[in-house]
Amino acid sequence: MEMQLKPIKRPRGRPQVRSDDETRSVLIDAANEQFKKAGYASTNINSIAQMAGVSTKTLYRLFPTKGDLFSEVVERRIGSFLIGVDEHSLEGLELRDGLERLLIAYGRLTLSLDTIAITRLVISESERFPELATVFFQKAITRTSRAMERWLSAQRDKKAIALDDVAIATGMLRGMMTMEPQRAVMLGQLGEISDDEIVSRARRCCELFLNGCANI
Amino acid sequence: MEMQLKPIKRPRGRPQVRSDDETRSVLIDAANEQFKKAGYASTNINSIAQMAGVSTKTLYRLFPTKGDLFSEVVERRIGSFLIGVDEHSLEGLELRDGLERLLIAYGRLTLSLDTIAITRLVISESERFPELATVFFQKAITRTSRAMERWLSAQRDKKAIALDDVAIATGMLRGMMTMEPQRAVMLGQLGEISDDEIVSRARRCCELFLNGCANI
DNA sequence: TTTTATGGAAAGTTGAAATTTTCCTAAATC
DNA sequence: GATTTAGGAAAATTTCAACTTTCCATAAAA
Repeated sequence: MEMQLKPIKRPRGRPQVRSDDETRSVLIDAANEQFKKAGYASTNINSIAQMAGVSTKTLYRLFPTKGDLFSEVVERRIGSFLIGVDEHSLEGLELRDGLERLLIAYGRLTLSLDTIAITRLVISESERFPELATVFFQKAITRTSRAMERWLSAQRDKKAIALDDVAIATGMLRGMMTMEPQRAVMLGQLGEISDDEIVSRARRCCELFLNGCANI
Repeated sequence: MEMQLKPIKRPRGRPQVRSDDETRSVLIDAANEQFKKAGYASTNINSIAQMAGVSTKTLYRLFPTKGDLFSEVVERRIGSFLIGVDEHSLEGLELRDGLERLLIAYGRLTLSLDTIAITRLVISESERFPELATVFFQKAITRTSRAMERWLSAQRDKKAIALDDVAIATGMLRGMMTMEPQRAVMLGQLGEISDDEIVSRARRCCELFLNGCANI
């Protein structure tokens, strides 16, 4: 067996300071910050380049248009949205405890400033970048929904709960948990939602979802 | 008693074709349509003037900047958001019927294409026009919330339901009813929500809210 | 040394829109 | 008629930001 030495045959001119991929990554980080703060239209390319410590010439070499940069930023962030519970870590739990865990994880994801900022961005630009809206919908919304649905279905199968349409119920559950605080933050009427608030909201939500509030 | 004739003492030059207020109103209607369709940045002043059948000169006389026009458009629309049920029309009803009515009215309001378009607009521009976001929050969101809260509180007082925090429960109820469909429309993943869907969602929502889904 | 390539700094270029101005005609009063 | 005012059409101006280009110092191979 003979190991092939990697050919260090350098090309003629001055070598790159770093790989294009690394530079792209630096740019995406800078762009992410700016877009999140100021939105698409108000962010300008020069400031992104400056923040990344790169010339606009280089930026344009790696991202031909502002729109390309924006898409990459958002898609990368969307890809990282994952609900922070393993499905099998819920397995041993009682109905109530499991649901609470699930809601806490979902709340932490959807109520983080970061997620809210990206969500706002996607909503704002869904006219200009409809494909992004679709990616967001499928990767961020539908995917986490499915995870919750699977768990609820399992509970239904073991007769712990009674639901005729799990998908709709899941949507309702999600709405209960996040709509109001998320929107308040999105509209700048509330700062960050604390973890305590998330936990206590999850608890109430769980209670209401499982038991309702009618005095029978 | 002597009626004062309104002094028709006309000023010197050519009279106005119509009052400035009327012209403003025509402009606002045209602008409303354009902003709703294309958003703030993509809408251009010339096309608004053209659609309103007015010169840009006149437009600028009445609305010094694009931002002023935008604010007036949105504020006027927000003012018209009213939940379509009289509180006393709910009075004679059973718990379940009353809640269902309330939810249907709330659903019709928040799931209309028009409301969704304005909501999206406000979210999109909340960075540039934070005062608008605040007005929206108070006039559109908080005001309809209060109406629902009052009704739920009344039900609690007559021991029909058990809730420790009515405000939070109201927020959850609202989220159940609208978050999911509203967001799908906002992201362009769903067209208009039909009235049948609204009604049936309201029914499910009511059921879940009142009774929960746990098999005790 | 000469050749080739990299990438920063900074000065263009371009295009789209907002905002202003000019010019002009109509409709009133004096 | 002379003077004044309203308001349209359209050209001019301004502004702003995306995108390009130029110029240059630097590093490495040949």
